[in-house]
Amino acid sequence: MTEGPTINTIARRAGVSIASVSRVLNGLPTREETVRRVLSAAEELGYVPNSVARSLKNRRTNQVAFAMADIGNPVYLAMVREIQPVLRAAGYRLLLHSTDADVADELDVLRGLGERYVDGLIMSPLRVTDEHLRALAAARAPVVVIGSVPEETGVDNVRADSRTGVRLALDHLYGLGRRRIAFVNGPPDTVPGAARAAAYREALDALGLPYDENLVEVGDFYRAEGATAVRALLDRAADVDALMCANDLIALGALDVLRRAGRRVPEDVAVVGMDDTYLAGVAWPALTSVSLGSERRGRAAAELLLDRLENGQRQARVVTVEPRLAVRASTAGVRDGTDDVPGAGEGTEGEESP
Amino acid sequence: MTEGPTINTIARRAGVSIASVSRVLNGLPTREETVRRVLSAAEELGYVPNSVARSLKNRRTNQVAFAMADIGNPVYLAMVREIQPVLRAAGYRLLLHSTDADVADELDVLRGLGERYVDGLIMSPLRVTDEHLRALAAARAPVVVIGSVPEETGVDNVRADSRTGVRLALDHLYGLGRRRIAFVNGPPDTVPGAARAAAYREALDALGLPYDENLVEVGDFYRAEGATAVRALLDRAADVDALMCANDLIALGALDVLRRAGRRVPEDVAVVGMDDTYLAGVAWPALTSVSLGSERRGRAAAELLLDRLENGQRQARVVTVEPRLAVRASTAGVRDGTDDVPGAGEGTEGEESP
DNA sequence: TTGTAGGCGTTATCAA
DNA sequence: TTGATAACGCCTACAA
Repeated sequence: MTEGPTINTIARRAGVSIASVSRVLNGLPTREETVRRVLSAAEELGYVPNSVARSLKNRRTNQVAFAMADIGNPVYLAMVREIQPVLRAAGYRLLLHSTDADVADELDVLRGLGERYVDGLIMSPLRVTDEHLRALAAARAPVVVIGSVPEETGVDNVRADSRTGVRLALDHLYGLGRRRIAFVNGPPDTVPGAARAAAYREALDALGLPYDENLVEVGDFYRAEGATAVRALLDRAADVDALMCANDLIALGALDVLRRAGRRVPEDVAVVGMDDTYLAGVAWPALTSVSLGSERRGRAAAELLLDRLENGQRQARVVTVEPRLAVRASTAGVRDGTDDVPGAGEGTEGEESP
Repeated sequence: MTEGPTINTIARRAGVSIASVSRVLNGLPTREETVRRVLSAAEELGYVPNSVARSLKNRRTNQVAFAMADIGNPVYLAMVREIQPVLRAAGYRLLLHSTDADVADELDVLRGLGERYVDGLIMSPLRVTDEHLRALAAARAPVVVIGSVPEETGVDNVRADSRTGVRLALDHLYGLGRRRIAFVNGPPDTVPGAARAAAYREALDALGLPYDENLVEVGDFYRAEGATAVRALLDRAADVDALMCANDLIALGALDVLRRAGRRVPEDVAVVGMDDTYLAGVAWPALTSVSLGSERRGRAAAELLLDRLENGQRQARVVTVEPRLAVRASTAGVRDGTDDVPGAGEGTEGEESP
């Protein structure tokens, strides 16, 4: 019992060959009597098939990995929450890699695919280097990338549309009469950082607002860094009446600083976050935020990967998820703070329409 | 190349036997010349060892699973964040199971251990039934339970101390002059629910305060349910001056309701949460919360499991983590709301002292 | 319907 | 130092 029964143990006990055992266990046509004996032997022994042996034979592990920078980031968390049930329903286990956005780590994961410990990989790199592209091209298992990579890379790709997203936010702010709309970004050498910076300029253009570099500050995608950036911004441009933040964490930092500075939100300064994580509904005032569809992107990635795993080779696909604006108190003027609170209260985002 | 090189491919290419290849690859003493030939063949072929075959032979997968109710719950998230790096440093991959606190699912995970797809399991069940205990006793791989199980169960066990935790909170509130301290709990048939309910009574006793059942309300460990419970509580006992909430999510719901009801926090009603998740620093006013050491418990569990995996059989151990009270604006009267904000701003809790 | 035997990719033993 | 060879546990022709 210490060493666990195998089909051999069962075969001996039932007085049949291992082939018969395997057949019965896999539901292949077998004489009734044999079936009974095998099943009861298996039952008595508490037999459980060894998945490693099975994998070696099958050449599939029924495992999928998800690699992201940091599970502590609510955006990735939202993705995991969607990916997990989809995979699970299809009989796959989920393996987690937290890479701290370290390029070497990410490449290791990609190369590790050669070890065949998973059947496929979903990955969401913060930066995409040439090495990434090479490693992706050489990957030994199907990969789905969340975040934009060039079409030629030949991997399935799920994209956000920060361009439209920022546009939605700025239109909204403009509609509220705001004209001095600042932008607080994360590192511009990241994929989202670059995209959002460009999107901001474009949105200003579309609204006929001038680009004022005093209204732009770069920090990092975290609360403390967001706070620092906003502090600098307020010093430089005291007349800002709205802050477009490149993610929700930055926006939280902005709220901290504005509160200390005695600026009312949204009366004096409206604040918009991005990613629409569940932190938006915890902050006070609750944060208006651009949803880039983390949940939908996670689910789409899982579905793309599953499809590829079941149906093999086919053309690489690109899915782009529509952004949406979740308007809450930080821009709406309703100082209630509890609008749009997820029903479960646990960070669960509701289902979204297509 | 499609099918990936194996030691056989290398052996042919290098003109040696597979045994020599294996030896070289595992660093066993081999003639210099052979080493060179094998290594260069491996290099040219881009050889990566197949971990499944290796696992079959070794009887170890270098994988560990963590099973919890819901990765979306910040408490489990905090644990994952600590568990992952510990395992990773020891060369283990992390597999995630989200069971929705479903007993059948949890039992499945325990039985699934027989498939040998992981070397060990860390699990944090919300309820512990007799079936759990049986399944734990019969588990085919080492298990560490986060959450209390009876000593006799014979598994390594990492416990929180809600008793002391609640005591800390009530002492604090009492010290602030609060005498009508209500308690908002989650389901009392869960391990934490039961423990916290008992702890509340005990703490009142110790303070010489009467137990008033009008001051106790039961809901669930979520924000919306917490809100509902607090609403009922205010109706019944308008004179409460403090709320002890059984977790942070409930406390968030409490803040929502108090705000709507026009009660100032902490002036009119002080609020204490539990678990000290990073939501406590996002809420406004920032939430005083009892830390039950999710991070330390996660890390301890990972370390216990690793030790068992490396060193095999030994007596089952019980580790209890000391609670601590993180005082913030929801009780302290400093309406700044940004005290004790994690430096990284990303939910990272600082290192704690022993 | 059933059993024998070979193979999945590694590791490890035992002679040579 | 090296090479055959036998496992690890399962699946599956192929033969009986």
